[in-house]
Amino acid sequence: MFLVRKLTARNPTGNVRFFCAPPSSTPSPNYNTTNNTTTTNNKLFVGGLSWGVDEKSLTEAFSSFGNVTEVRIIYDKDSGRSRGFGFVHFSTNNDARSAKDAMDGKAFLGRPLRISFALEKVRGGPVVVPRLSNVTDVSRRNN
DNA sequence: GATGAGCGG
Repeated sequence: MFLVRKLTARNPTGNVRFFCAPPSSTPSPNYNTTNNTTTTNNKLFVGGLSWGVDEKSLTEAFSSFGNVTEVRIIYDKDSGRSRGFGFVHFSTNNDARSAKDAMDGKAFLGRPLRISFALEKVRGGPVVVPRLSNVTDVSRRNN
């Protein structure tokens, strides 16, 4: 006598089904999931500048696409010349995005512009220091 | 006197 035991454990559809993690969208409001670039800020990083570009020329170049609140070109602290990149602040991120979409890759004073949304780096910004003394405070709060 | 991807005066 043979006890043939069917060990084929499969669902009614006949296909072995693997349960993976559901594709959850990354809930990060500060980052765009399509390109992993920040779109919430209205600060633009403008790179690829020519060596002789100053702030007023950039202001006149970007004021046509929105309200430019601040333009800052990073100069070298020693030689005083331009380091080839700067930052353009707009009043709203819609203007910043339209200006980036209009001026990115465009040539300006002989060099093509490399525009992208600026990082959250602010001089003297909110540097989060991990205070480990809070851990002891939490443990001591339990009395 | 120069340089050419990047993220700040």
